[in-house]
Amino acid sequence: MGDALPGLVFTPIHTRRAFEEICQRIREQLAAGALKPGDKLPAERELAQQLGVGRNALREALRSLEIAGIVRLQKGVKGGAFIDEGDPGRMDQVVQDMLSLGSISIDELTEARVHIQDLVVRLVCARATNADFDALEANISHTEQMTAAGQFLDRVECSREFYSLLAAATRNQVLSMMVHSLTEILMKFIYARVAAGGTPQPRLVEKRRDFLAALRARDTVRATRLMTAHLKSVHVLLKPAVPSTRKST
Amino acid sequence: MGDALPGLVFTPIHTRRAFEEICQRIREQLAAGALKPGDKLPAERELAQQLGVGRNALREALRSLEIAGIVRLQKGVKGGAFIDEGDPGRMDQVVQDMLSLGSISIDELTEARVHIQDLVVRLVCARATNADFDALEANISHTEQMTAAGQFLDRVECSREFYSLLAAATRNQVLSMMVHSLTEILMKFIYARVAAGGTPQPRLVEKRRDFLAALRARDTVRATRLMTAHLKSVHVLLKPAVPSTRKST
DNA sequence: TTGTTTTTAATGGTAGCACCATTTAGAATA
DNA sequence: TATTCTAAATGGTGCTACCATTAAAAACAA
Repeated sequence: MGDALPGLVFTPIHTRRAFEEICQRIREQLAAGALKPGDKLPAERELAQQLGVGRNALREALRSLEIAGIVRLQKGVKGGAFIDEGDPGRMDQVVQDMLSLGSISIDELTEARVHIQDLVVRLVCARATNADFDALEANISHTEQMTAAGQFLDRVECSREFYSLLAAATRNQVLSMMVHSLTEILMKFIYARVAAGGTPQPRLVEKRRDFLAALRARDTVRATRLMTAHLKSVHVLLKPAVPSTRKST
Repeated sequence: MGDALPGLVFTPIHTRRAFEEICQRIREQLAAGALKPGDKLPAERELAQQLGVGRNALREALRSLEIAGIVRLQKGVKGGAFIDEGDPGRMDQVVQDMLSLGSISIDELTEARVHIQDLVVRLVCARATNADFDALEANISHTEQMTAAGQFLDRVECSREFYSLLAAATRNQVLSMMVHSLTEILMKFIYARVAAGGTPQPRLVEKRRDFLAALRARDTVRATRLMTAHLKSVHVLLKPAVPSTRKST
């Protein structure tokens, strides 16, 4: 055979696998509006036949769409694959995976959290309603009870809810999802630390009440300063708890 | 039969499916450090036997892990499932899906983008090196060429790169991922708009040079102001392009 | 008729097999 | 020594069979 022609480059032929093709088609119909939450896809056997693929390939596609929160699979007659409304918690898993794989570090997480939470607080100061404040107040009261009862693990759950309530008050689900993904993963470390008998955050309720007062007064500067200071104090406690997540290959 | 005992509540029995169990185990070993990037899992047939499940179930698990960027599947002898390093682009898909499903709106995306990009700019002002500035400078020059040549679609690609370079200069991959996920999705709309013959952003190169000058001068106030103004001008152009993504059920 | 129980059919969940395409190592060959 | 051929391992896919679950429909009892 002759030598290869110089300068000829071939773009790599990425043999599309069946399940990829299927996922793409579903997503296209979704983006185009042909499919929307609540719709029901044909049964596996039937859809596989329509698409001209085996049930295996179709199931792999449905599985990945289910993980993505796009479809919900229900068993039984009248079951099937229903278009779902998405899973905000999916971003949590993304961040968790990236951390487990060592592609991001705890430091990057905490830094991003401090900054984005600061942004959240500013938006909350501008937008929160009295109902939001009351919800936060109730959460703090609950936290106070847990503290008094010495139930520090439950108190960690209160903190989770606190940040969720705060994020919800931004009225922006994108920001809410993002800050949630950062908070959740760090809360896991805090939970583990507390479960192991670590020293619980002192004066937590007091700090929360100060912070809420600043929110109610729409005092953005004070609120953001309190939040940032609190997060930094939490994060330094967290540092020694980080497992060996080195970023080398 | 007698009546149900009052007050008795049963937690829902979530019949764990085989693939869920498998995914969880892999992730646990990952978080514990027992598995790390580069490691190779046993072959499908063998691993299925070890786990006492069918090859189908195992493949569904591997498939979802592959989508998550955790494993990479290679064909052929010496192939198999290798632990990967994660896919930063996965967050893009999450945001895209949530938008397609109508769980988030374009408005929420643009608002989050403005605020987080503001945060990015502030970090860049504080941390960017001359190498970062030079890379941005080169990108702007390229943008200038594309503008002069009237290749506006290529210019959109330049914009993509511009924001990526900017995000990389924060030295925080978490923020980088997040802002990337927001930018990418809006870039798709911009690309479609330009491809449809829409009016390209006027004075883009000039604005970029102004902005870069502010960055080089570490003038945070001016840089953030320029960026915010630019994004808002882009986003208003974008508004009529949004498809029917209503949030009702 | 009305309420309850049983039956039945549809559907996802899983196992197992066969075969194909790809890929690499190693053997065979020039 | 270099090339070509062969073989084996592995993921990709299709197919069948069977199980567990579910809700509708039918059968039954009051």
